[in-house]
Amino acid sequence: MKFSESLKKNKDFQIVYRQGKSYANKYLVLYVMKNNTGKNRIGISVSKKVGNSVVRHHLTRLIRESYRLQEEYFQCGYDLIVVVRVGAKEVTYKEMESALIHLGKLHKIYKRTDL
RNA sequence: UAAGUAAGACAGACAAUCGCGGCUGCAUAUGCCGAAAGGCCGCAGGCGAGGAAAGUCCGGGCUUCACAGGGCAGGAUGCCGGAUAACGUCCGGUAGAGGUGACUCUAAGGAAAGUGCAACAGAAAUAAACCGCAUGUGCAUACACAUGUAAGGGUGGAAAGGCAGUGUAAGAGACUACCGCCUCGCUGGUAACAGAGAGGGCACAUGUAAACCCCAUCCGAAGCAAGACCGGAUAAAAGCAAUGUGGCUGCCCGUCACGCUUUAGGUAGGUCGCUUGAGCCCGACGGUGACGUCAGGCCUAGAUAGAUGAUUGUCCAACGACAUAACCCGGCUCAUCGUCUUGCUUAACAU
Repeated sequence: MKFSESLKKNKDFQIVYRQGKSYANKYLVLYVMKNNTGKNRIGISVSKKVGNSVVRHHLTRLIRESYRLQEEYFQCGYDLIVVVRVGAKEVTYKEMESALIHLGKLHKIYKRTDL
């Protein structure tokens, strides 16, 4: 991804959970925190409660794909964590994408204007 | 054709666009890092999850640790023979059970080594006389008592071999035939076992070993987060320098920061382990078969927070189940939308 890296360390996740702001909708929870690097780092978390390995992988791919296609509209310099809620188990790509954009707007880091 | 039975194959297909992870090649002219080699980035090509990748239930390889030899404890397995690296797996048999049949199922050693348990019912549960049958006595059918008796009744999962006859007061392996059981050798078979025969007259007498237990065989422990190598930081030792070096600052004062090298040690991190293997495909030969031998061909994911997805179009049996490699193999078990192929069985019809 052009402007982004993935969030890897458990330590980083803990910091964002503790210090970041969060908004949620039916399918997702989004934690956001400034990281002062000029790049975004995104982490995706899917609990075992949501489903088995196949389901969880599929959901992370949907989120990563949504984020990739919308990447240029997100402001840089943030750590993002997307947590998938149990309700998102059988969601389609379109629904996932709109859920992500909705949360981006709530955090005021999604700045596409032509929609 | 239908129903069944056994074995096997596939696991939506194709195209376009965007995207991801290794590999190979090209570029390193430009951008970033580096002393350089090169790496990142870039371009092109090719490769990229499953039949169960799952559960982690067995077995093995591999790694580290332990280990003179023996025993106990503990665990696993349990008809016989074979296959295999090994197995609790597989193959072929035997015995028993089920099915008209193809075929399927079986935790299938020992209950005369010992201990334990057997509810309720029933007279009695490892030990026998409740009813009954018969004889005797009470004058005497009824009735009562005594004795004999396990054929019949009833209870139970199980009641002292079964069934028929002889016999008897009534009965009883008391005796006899057949069957079963036990013992003995014989024949066939590597064996489990089978067959025919002789003898015993039937016990220590039921069941339970997925109760303890006995017998035979096998088992050292932990696991790739195994383990090997490189290695900032921090603390340690030795040597060297001890009025030293650097910044503010060109010099002095002042002030701030810091010893240097080597050796072990091994944290963060990195590299290897990591995919060429009891490998896959095809053929020949040996074997009833599991499988083995030989010849030819092939290289087929290797991530490290973890790569296969999205959109659109066409087609179908029409919205496609279950389910994601994580060191690697051999199995087992459980989950699963469906589609197809082959052998065999039964029934009906036709010839």
